[in-house]
Amino acid sequence: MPPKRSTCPIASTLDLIGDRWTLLIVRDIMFFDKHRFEEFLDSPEGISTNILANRLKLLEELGLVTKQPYSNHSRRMSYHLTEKGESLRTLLKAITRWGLKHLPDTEIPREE
Amino acid sequence: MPPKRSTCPIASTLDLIGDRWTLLIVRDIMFFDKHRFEEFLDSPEGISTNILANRLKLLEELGLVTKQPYSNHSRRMSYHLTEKGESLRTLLKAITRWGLKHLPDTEIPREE
DNA sequence: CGGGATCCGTCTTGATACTG
DNA sequence: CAGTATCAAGACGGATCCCG
Repeated sequence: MPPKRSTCPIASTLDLIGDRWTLLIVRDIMFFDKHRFEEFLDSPEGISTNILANRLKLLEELGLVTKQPYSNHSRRMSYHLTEKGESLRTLLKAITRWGLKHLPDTEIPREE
Repeated sequence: MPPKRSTCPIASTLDLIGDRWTLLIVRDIMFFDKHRFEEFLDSPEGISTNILANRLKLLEELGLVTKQPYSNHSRRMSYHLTEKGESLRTLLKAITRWGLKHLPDTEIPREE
């Protein structure tokens, strides 16, 4: 919920994704091939269930993520990036590069 | 205050700057040549004084910003980016580009 | 007057327990 | 398994106060 609006692209972007969790979900989908609720919960940062549900809903509403049933007969849900969500890749990479360069104890996590 | 740590550069970076205000201050210094407390307050997003003071202190502690007296005989303070702070320019530009492309009502603000 | 610090009511966040 | 309900703790916004 943006308290105020400005037409600045930085401010507006931060209104949407400028929090501690949203981009981590995008990261999980984009780089770690995670797609289910439980997989997001498993990430080392330890998001809690209500925050995760809330952010997934927001990401859907923003058109960055789609939610589909895993298969016709399962109630398992599967979250994927839309094209608009994919467009955050450049941004995520810029963040990664900055972190790797300026924060001592960071590294590219290995595939599990 | 990072509640948890991980070695992921994205998560660690978001621990530092993943909020609605911090990068807006960096933006004001970097792109709008603002350097004083009152100038930051004037930005259209409307940060409040306690939040601004808090973020400036955090930015100092992170080594992204330095605080100096305006001149020897003035008590006016002047905030500037360190080299590490300047290194966020690429990131800020990536955010700007994403916002301009994907958020309808954004535009590069003109100089005042 | 500029640069904050403090206090307080409100809104948001998050951990945990619980449910279909 | 994928969430929702609950409730405490923290962050925020605004006003006011303070200090040089």
